[in-house]
Amino acid sequence: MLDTLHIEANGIPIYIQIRDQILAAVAAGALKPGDRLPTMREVAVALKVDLNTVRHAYDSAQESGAIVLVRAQGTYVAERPPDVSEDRLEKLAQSIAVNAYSQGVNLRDLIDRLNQIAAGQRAGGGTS
Amino acid sequence: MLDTLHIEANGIPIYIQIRDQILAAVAAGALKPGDRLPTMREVAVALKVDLNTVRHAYDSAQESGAIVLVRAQGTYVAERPPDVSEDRLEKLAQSIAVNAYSQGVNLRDLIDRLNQIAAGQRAGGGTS
DNA sequence: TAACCTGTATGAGTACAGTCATACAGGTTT
DNA sequence: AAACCTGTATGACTGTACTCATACAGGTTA
Repeated sequence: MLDTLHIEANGIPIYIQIRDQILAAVAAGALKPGDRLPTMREVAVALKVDLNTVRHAYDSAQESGAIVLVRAQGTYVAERPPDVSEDRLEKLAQSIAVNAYSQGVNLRDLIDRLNQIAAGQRAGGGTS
Repeated sequence: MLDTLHIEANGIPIYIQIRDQILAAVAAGALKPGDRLPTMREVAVALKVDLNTVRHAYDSAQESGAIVLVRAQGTYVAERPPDVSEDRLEKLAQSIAVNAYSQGVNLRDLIDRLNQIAAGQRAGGGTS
């Protein structure tokens, strides 16, 4: 795990990058239930970032239920981690729905557009 | 237009609220091409916000091509305003696609979820 | 041209997210 | 119990988004 971690200098917050890599590892099965994650300090040193930044990442990953922080012991992959990608999917979908609504964008129209993008197409025309 | 403008104390930035109401009015046809919008000052006074905040809103609306700011004269609905809702739809869809990709979320899965939400349903099951 | 209307520009103040240095506290191991 | 490992907590710094007060500049109209 430790050796696969990496951060980039794109605009994405460090703690998000770390968290996502953890979640991805869990989702991919590279980390299995009960596995111990590297300590926050190890990650902090390896990535040359602050301990609290790593903590932020771990906290965020814990909120999703994927890992469990145990004081004085370490951090472990949850015994029954939720389907991580499913979880992210749900959150994303919810936020999208809310966002679309608040912008007055019709959800079904949005879905149509997304379908086009997923199909690698671009539709020509405005209907209005 | 002026009398329909309003702002709420939800977390949404004031300039976003104003901009969205302008775009909505244009999209709905309440404001037609060539129509003159209330001056920034009028809006500022009516909503009791700063002139620059209104300017921010107008600027943002102009960027989308819906309106045109004319120095010393006023602000007008563009002669050929883009399909505003279509435009927002497009931007939303693009950002969603990018976002999903960076999170490793499969776009088609996301679309499925959105379809469920649009249908007012909630799917049952964790597969894990 | 002078007064008055428009949008434009500059600088300051506030709030918040992200990151960091440093210190605290709870289990393990000797 | 002492040393050492873990995660936890507190406070400060920085950058950025948002809002505001105030001043500037370009057309219109009397």
